[in-house]
Amino acid sequence: MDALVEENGNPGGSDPLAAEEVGTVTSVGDQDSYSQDSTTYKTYLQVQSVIQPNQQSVIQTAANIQPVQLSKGNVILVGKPNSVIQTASGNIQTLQVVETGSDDSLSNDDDGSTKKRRDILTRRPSYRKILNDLGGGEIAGVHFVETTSLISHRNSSNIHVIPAGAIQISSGQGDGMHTLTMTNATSAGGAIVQYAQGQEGQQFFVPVVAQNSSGTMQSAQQMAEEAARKRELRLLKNREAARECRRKKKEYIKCLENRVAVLENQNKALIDELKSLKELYCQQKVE
DNA sequence: CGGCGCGGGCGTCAGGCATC
DNA sequence: GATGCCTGACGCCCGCGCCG
Repeated sequence: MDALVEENGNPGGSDPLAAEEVGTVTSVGDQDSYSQDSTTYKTYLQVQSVIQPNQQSVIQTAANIQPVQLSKGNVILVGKPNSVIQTASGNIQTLQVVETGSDDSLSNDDDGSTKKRRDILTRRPSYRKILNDLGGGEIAGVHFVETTSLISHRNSSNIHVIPAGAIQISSGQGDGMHTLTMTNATSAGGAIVQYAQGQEGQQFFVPVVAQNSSGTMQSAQQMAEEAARKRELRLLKNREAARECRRKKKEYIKCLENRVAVLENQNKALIDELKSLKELYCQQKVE
């Protein structure tokens, strides 16, 4: 029973994020693609877990969260060998538990590595990293297309900006999708995009080849137009990023609330168990 | 019905951070 | 150092409920 450790003893105070900030010795997922801090959040968000470096810890799933799927080769790193990995359904998966007390990457033998380690432990990963991990790396590209649809509450057109340089315009009804491919759209001197109007009021970008007839000089007006287009593109990206950030933040807060519920239930169960054990002890003492 | 407060969402800016 | 991404902060707008 001592393996069930409440996470509230974090030194960071009442900050709900503090537990994650100190407990970064958990790693689930693709070790090649993510840093330790981000995978900590992945673990937390998928299975409602917190593992602190100096404690035996619990990984516990919430009722409405899918059990974590550990593919071959994934490792959970814990600081103490007797930690408990627990799921709501009672099914305990086979896991590889590795003691990390002597991990070179976490050792603090000099000031530089100490600072680096502290930075790793305390830096809060972005909501994008946290919540993109929810969908798994294999669908990252699809997820990006999904989440970059520019559905404004003031108009109904959809625009999909794809990292490879293609722009997709969807009708929203699934009856056709036009794709405009841009090459080197983001590199200096490459294609320039500008707004255009679709058939049903759709807004989209059209690549425009930079006009420097002899490849030497652009007029001031052209440069100003290019600057304006760049600004529009930057604003568009930032608009979408802000929307995505808000969405992920909301999702993250939901996950935190779920964890509160899980921990409250766990706390209540422990209190009940303690009470019954006390009663049993008192009875035996009287007899 | 109009005014008011509140909550939520959005766009934009600015600054930090990561990557090249 | 340049560039792009992420996110907190700010102001604005809109919808909703409440009150006189």
